[in-house]
Amino acid sequence: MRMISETVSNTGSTTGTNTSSDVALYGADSTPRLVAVHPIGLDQSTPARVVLYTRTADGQRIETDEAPLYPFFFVSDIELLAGFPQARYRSQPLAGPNPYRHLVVFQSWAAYRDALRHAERMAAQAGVAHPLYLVPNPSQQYLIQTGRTLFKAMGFDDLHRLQLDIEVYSSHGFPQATRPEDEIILIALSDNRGWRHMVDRRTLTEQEMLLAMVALIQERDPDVIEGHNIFAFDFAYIMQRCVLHRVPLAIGRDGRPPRVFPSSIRFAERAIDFPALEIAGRHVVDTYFLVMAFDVIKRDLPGYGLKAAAKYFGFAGPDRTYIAGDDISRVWREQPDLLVEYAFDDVTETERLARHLSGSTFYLSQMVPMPYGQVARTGPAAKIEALFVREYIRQKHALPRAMQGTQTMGGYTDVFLTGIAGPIVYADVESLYPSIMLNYDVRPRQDSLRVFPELLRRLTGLRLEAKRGVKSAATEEARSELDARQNSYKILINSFYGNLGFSLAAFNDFDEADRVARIGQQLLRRIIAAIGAAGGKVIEVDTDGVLFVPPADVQGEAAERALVDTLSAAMPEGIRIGYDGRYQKMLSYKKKNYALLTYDGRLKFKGSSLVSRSSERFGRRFVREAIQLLLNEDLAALHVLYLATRERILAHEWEDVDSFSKTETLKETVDRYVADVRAGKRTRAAAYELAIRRAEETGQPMRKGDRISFYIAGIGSQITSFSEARLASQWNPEAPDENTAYYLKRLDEFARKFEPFFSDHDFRLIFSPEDLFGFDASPIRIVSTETPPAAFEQDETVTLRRESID
DNA sequence: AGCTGTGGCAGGGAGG
DNA sequence: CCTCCCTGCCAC
Repeated sequence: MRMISETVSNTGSTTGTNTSSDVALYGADSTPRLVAVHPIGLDQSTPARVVLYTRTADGQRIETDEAPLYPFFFVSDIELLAGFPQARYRSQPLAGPNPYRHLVVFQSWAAYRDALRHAERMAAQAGVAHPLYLVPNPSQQYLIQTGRTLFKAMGFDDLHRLQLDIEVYSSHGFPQATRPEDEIILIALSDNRGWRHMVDRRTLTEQEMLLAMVALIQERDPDVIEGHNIFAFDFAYIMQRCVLHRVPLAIGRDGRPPRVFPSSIRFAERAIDFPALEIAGRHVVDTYFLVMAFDVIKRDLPGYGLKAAAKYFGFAGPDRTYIAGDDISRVWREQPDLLVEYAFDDVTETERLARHLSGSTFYLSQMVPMPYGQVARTGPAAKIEALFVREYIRQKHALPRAMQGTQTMGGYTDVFLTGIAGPIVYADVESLYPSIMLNYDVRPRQDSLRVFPELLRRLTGLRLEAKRGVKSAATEEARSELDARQNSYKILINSFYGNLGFSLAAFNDFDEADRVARIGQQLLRRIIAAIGAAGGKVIEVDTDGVLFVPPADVQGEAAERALVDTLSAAMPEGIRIGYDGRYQKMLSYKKKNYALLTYDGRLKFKGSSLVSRSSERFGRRFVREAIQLLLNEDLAALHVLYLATRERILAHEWEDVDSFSKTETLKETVDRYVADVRAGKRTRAAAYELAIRRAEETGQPMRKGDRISFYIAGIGSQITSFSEARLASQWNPEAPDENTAYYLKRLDEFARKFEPFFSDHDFRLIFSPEDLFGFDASPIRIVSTETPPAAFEQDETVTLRRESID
């Protein structure tokens, strides 16, 4: 116990090393080249310790060392530990008005767990809600209390990364780990040092394969294990087969098997459940998540599978072997060498994807007190909170409790003209919400230490520094490292606003989140007014950006830029407007839905009503071509396009089933869907009904986040789609059974998007199969509808200065 | 235990 | 028919 009292009382800190004053870069040089920490003694009464794994500068040796760890939690009332043996813990009162006023520190994990249960029991008896604040991950506890982070003084290439991919033979349908006759046939391994190896079922039993894989991983001793969908598939499958064959999956640096626990991750509106897994001394990175995270920003990936992503990034070699998933078992029987090539290609592409996409995660790990693997699989809120908690512990300050409530305000969106307009300039406020937060003294009410503005300011400074470095970088490697760095700062900076409005964040403040959004709205209104005053015409605005037609005397890019600079100069201190693009023409349809024609003749689409990935491909194509023709004012061709599309539907003239099938994502588990339908909380939906049917027929279970493709069969347009939906894979071009009446109706629904651009009479002429008197486009005019912005009260933003809350 | 937000459009089912 | 409500997808 002496060690604990020393730590808590004598050194004046919970740790000896945590003395940095930089809230972002923290502990910069205390532990260079630390690649992993691993807690030991988790289920024992012995003093808790961590094993530290460091990599020497020559990149070869792993030196391990042990360090003490003092498990801790925060408690709102120390009386909740009354009756718990005082010899088993030390507590320290914390400063400030926040509710979690005591830091309780233990020597062993057993004491920590016993105390946790004790306090929860006491709280339940006393009716105290949320009595504890916990940091759930032991490695994270260590990093927080020591102020250390991983990878300090390391570059991404210093990591030793191993890629893993398994191929599975299936007797029928989707491979199932519980079916003894299904088995692993190949385990492809590679690393970022040019090594690769195939563990092959032709020379080994499945049990021997698993043993060989374990031995190879231990021999190569990587810091990171990477794979595409490695959590949900490869490791999940491997673990089940290890149980079956009684092979210990001893791949930890301590020789022990991984720890598995259910987790989930969110990418924009999509949430995915997966079995997370921690391996002692190593990190697991799923490139599937990296790809999805990338797509949240870019939104133009054709799919999230390894092959689609590798193609998208240009990583697929010219002689890459492709084998369809349901063809693997056949290829294995007939051409096993081909499958070997395929599996090697898989790990090669996985390595490239990881190299390309995990840079910013790597550099985030240098700042955030979290193991690399956790940084890669958790959302931004958890990272922000870890930074705050680290600083509050360092300053021995009480922690706040998440406030209940919700944010109510968001961005301002409006459209002032529907129809065709041009030329178009796009201007946006640079980093709108971060700028507002910095310049209007935004801070969560409970952040008495003012970590929020300090951290935000520091990260912004670091980002600008890195961005400047990108421009002046001498080599491509240096440039790419600095770019990954500035991106990691950007990720954190952009999460600060979301964190204010997040109901589960300890440092949330809904009023402040609303204030940020409200100031953003007013700044945008001010920009709209300024453009109007300068003689420009605003077409559409969304949150932080404005699409407008510049005044007639502003011609050419230089003049447009000068105009935007003038607008920017008139904005309040710290708010800058940037010039972000110019376009020949724009088709404005609805809020958040428009098309832009670039000066090199390409079309850019925005909004789900024009480009939704769930729409049938023939419809998307029809809309795309129709907009192109509309912008060219070629209305005769528009009519011809409508007629031709109609004819193809009538003649079942499809390239393939993907032309008219819909693809939807299962947002919920099938079980949840069934329960909700039974409870009357939702109605039946085609995608889930098919998922149920497919699971029954093939034994292939559908997971939350899976996508399913289907088309509509049956007769007539008056059908319920969930009962007439068929799996796309079941469509037979020799006997096409898709519902022609339904798809003609769908075509007319796509055509109806163009209703606002014509008079009723003209619209019916163009989008109708009847040509009784021949079609003549010449009298038809394209209609634009204007609803100019209302007058705006100037100087409103001034009143939004924060009132003192201290 | 692990989990960022609001605004907006379209489509489908259910029930009047 | 129409409206209401829910879900999915998307912009930012």
